[in-house]
Amino acid sequence: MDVKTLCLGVLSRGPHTGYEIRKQFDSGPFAHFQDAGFGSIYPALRRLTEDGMVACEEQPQDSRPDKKVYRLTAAGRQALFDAVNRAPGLDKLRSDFNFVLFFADLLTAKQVDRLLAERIAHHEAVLEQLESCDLSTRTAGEAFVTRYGIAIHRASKAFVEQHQHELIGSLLNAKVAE
Amino acid sequence: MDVKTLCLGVLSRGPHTGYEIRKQFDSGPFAHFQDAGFGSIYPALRRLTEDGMVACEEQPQDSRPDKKVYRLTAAGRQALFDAVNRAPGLDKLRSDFNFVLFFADLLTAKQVDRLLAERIAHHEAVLEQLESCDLSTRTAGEAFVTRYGIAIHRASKAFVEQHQHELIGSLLNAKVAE
DNA sequence: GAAAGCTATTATCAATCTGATATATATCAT
DNA sequence: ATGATATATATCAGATTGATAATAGCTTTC
Repeated sequence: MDVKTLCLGVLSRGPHTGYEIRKQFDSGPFAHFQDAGFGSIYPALRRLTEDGMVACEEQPQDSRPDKKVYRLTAAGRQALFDAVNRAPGLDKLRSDFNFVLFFADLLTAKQVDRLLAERIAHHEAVLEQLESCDLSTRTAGEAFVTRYGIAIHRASKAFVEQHQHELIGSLLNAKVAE
Repeated sequence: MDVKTLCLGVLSRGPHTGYEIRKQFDSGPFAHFQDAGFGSIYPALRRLTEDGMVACEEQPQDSRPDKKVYRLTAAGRQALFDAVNRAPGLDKLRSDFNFVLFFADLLTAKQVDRLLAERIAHHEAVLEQLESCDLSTRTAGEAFVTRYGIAIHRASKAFVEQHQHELIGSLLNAKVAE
């Protein structure tokens, strides 16, 4: 999904500014499976406006740049419908954590221990956020996706908790063998 | 991690061509948590050569472009060491599957059913690949990361299996209520 | 009470990455 | 034979990332 389509998705839930759209990818309901920054959102909104997918209404503000509130047009709604009706591609995961741990033998046991503890803490933070959502008022799709996120983060946290000592142990043994 | 660092990681395990590096991200031991295509690998190798991080040896072949086999230099090994010693950033997940399901109410129950079945099949395929690895000969880090991948894919598959009927049920109910 | 940092809002830009395309041959399946 | 897959390189337009900028109020910290 390109950022234009992601914006259509957010705007299908109501009118928003670019800033607010960004927040939804940063800490809102899309945060755990998509991302987009200002550098891609603002150009996307410009293109969508040119193409008639969204309409923009400016709201003057003082001591801040004027708000530009975007809303979906009929054409935009249709474009979102078309996009979700295409078969989605495979998930793309970019995990520097895994890359670093792959080369754990280049690190000390202490460093790895710290990395794993931070990972667990991160999962706890994400879980707190996801678990605090009231899903009873959401669409079936949103609720499913949120519960899915919870399940994955729990499993990830549990794996690290259960296997951290194994990994640290191996590293300590290797150190002794040197 | 930029693609240059990823290439250093692959080359730390032995000399390889760009083509072979690509395969490791496509279906090798890095495939389930990183990705890189030719369009980023070849430029990265050129830069790494210029910067003295890798050395390139050409092996003439007939009826194919000559192989260019890259190997890590001491400077390259150091650069990899430095990279894994920096705190890794957060995982980045791009899941079009989740995005599409978020808007499941724009789809028919049948379409969603198909999507979920394909998802389960995909997890099975990845698991088959990951579970077929002989981990006894690998570094502690590689083994950990591979088992981690297995745990996540199992959890993901299990979630979809266990909750698919709930989602389909909601969609059918919504349809009836219309 | 001053300095620092966060929130709100827009926007740009260089560097990097993506995904498609090109070229050429061998092999393997239908 | 035809079409797909594997080997191997490379390029390029378009999309994305991550940093930076401007500007002002509000909050936290020392």
